Amino acid sequence: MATATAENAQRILVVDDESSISDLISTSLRFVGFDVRTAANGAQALQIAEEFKPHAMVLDVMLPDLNGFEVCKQIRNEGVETGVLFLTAKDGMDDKVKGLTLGGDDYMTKPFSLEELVARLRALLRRTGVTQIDQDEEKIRFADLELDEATHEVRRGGQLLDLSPTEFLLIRYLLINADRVVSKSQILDHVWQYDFRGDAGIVETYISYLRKKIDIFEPPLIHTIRGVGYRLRMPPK
Amino acid sequence: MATATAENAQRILVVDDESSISDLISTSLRFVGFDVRTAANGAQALQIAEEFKPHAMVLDVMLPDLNGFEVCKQIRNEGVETGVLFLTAKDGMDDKVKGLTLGGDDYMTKPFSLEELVARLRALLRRTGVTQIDQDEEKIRFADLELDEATHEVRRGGQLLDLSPTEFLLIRYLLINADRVVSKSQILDHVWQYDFRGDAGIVETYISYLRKKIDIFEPPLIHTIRGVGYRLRMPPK
DNA sequence: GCTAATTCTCAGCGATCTCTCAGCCTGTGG
DNA sequence: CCACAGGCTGAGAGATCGCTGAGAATTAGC
Repeated sequence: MATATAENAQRILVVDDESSISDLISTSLRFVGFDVRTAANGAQALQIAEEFKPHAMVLDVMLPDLNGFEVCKQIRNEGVETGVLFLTAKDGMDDKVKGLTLGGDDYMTKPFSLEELVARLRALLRRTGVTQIDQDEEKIRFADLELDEATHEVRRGGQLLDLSPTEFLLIRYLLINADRVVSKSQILDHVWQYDFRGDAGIVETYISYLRKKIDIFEPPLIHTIRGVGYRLRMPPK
Repeated sequence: MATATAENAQRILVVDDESSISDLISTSLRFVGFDVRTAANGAQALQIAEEFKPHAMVLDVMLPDLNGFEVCKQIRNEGVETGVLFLTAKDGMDDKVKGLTLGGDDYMTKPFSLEELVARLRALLRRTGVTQIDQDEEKIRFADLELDEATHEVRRGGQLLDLSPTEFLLIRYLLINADRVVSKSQILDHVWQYDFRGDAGIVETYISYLRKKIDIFEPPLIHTIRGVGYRLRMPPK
């Protein structure tokens, strides 16, 4: 389920001049199994791309030297086949990005949730056909729970559940980390926008919502580990 | 979903001196399965065409050296049988193009929507008879919805619907992605002209139009996934 | 050039969703 | 058995999202 081992992991190049952002992203990506490098500006990105040959890049449009599009173009000119996920500030600039997303690339506006970043990156890799042997289904399963990325459907025991966007992100995060304990702050970091400054109590609220939707079925799958966090698991027989 | 494999893919030569445009086009065409080369001017186009022998070309009328018509003529003189889709700027010049496109060629004015470009290119290949073994059903179907590429007719339950051009492109895009969620920005990118700089709200408006035309029938097929986008689907079992 | 069709903007209104908060429940350690 | 921290949940205010009608702007057809 967790993606690939180090040697056949997909290579991602993250380019952003704010180190807080690129750290955040690269840590998350490594955590879910990608092989990650970072660059802080366009020149560096070009240099690294040449030998690293990333399968995909996460690329800030606003860079101190070259802009993101230039970087992208030059790297492709060097024959590196790579999908690109552009990052842009909320305001304007959309049109330019828009144009470039057509070929299968994608873009997100800052701030974003890490869960979504990972989801989009995976979708992008799938689209650009760089995926490993398994271009297998876009479904994540655990017990009788099933989440379909393409249709955004979540089912338990075959029965369709009606989830809000945040609920969807949360259950996806839990599913990805099925059987592992995730802390509330991990959840906050991944499911909520990274600059969310609110109370961690909101996680409890949403866990509660989820339980009412998915754990009305037996057996319950969402378990609380007091003082630590939550864990998706089958009850010990 | 992705169409042909590399070796029997149809070959398209894209000729435009603005690299942003030719990048846009070539990436999109590759994405839908064509084998693409690009050229930035007439001389280069001739040179590439000689050995690449494209099944069709996307050809800007305005080139720095030769004009598009010249290029077209010379390539055909060399015995390469190729359909041509001319690109022209909005202003004037239309009639000239019109006259010269009689042989089954086609033309579009910039800016255009990529969905339309692909559709026209396919139609052109079909006309010029270069189509492969052709798994190519000219109709796209979903439930009792049926879209005919050749005649541009859309029917629901056999009944002909009267759609405007944009409505047609939109339902077509939804049909191609039947059952998958497509976001408003994806829709905007594919259905609207590439330089459209307006609000994504227009998508909502057109979805509303479409619903009034196709979802007055039961069951409704166009579903909203709040916070995500739209999806064509049969109501859950 | 005029008319009709089409595209696009905008604003109001529900409906839904997000997030806060307060009070209650539960497990834990003394 | 008590005290307490951590967790659960219902209620509700406010924000957001999506739908739609009306009409202005643009385009196409005659």
